[in-house]
Amino acid sequence: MELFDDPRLTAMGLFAEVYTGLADKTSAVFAEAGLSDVDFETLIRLARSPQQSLRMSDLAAQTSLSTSGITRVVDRLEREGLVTRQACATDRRASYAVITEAGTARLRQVIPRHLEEIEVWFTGLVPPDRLAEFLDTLRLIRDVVRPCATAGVTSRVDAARG
Amino acid sequence: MELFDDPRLTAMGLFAEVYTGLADKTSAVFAEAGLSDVDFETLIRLARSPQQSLRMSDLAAQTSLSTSGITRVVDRLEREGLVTRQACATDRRASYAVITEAGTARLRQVIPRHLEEIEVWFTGLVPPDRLAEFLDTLRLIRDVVRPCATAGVTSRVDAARG
DNA sequence: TGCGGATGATTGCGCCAACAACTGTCTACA
DNA sequence: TGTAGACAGTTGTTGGCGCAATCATCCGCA
Repeated sequence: MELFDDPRLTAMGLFAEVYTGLADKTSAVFAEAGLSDVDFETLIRLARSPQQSLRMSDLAAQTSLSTSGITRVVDRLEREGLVTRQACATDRRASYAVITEAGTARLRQVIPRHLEEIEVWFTGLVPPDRLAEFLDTLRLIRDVVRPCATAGVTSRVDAARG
Repeated sequence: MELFDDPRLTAMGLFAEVYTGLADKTSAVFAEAGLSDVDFETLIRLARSPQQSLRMSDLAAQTSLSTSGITRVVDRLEREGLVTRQACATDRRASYAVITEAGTARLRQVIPRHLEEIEVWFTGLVPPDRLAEFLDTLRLIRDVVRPCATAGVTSRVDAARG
């Protein structure tokens, strides 16, 4: 059946296979450090944000988890001391998740191994010029499929300024 | 913190964002037809296999779901009449999942819309020559991270011979 | 100032998938 | 031929996540 072997279908399937294959490798590294994929993504997004913190809903938007999902992720991470909740001074509905020292320490512990895995299974496999073009193509698609991937990037003082 | 902005990290993050962004688009199409992502992947893998069937464990290997996961997926699909279980003549432990007429009909119903989405959000965004190179790169990685993606591709008669 | 709708976060509920334990079957080897 | 261990598939249990409902708060507008 031709329809079932359409090149677009196989392209999409290939994409999925590669991504899930890579994710399997990296999540094994996270698991060694007692983190899930979601935990890691949450922590690193906090670490890279101004004041090492994000509003819960911005975290949700960035991770494409639901807000209820984020509530629970932060619950878990808070229980482990990797993250703290902080009330928002200007909006009493909102709260910030802030990564703690223990959180950044956990990241520093796990990232070197994570980078090794990425190198072995992804970036190191592809010649540099092709890798650059590959990433350009990814960015091209990203800008279309995920226009709001940068939710909450303005710092908290900027946001307070309005 | 330099470590948190390593280019390999951002490359991996970009990959993840693009994949999940695309998956969101396509799973909406599946949902309209009453299928989950997993349902669709299962059905199309069966449709493309010899005799439109695969052993449960081969299905598990191809989809990187656990065998118990496959059991339940096939349970659901069987309940909807899209798949049937068939005993294996040569190994009474094994059973085959076989896609039904209704199953292929469902695929034929959903694939055109699915292809449109892939075109709009992925293949249509990238100039043809760059797309070709992009896919080459994906294949390069795939062959390394997923060496056994072809579990069970030998047909049932071949398997019986061997 | 006061009110209605919008928004941020949390919680109850249900579904889905992994892990581990289990049953039945196969196979290698004595 | 008989047995031990491997293997295919299913089921009980557990934990994660999304959806919808809920509560508190904010904001636009009269």
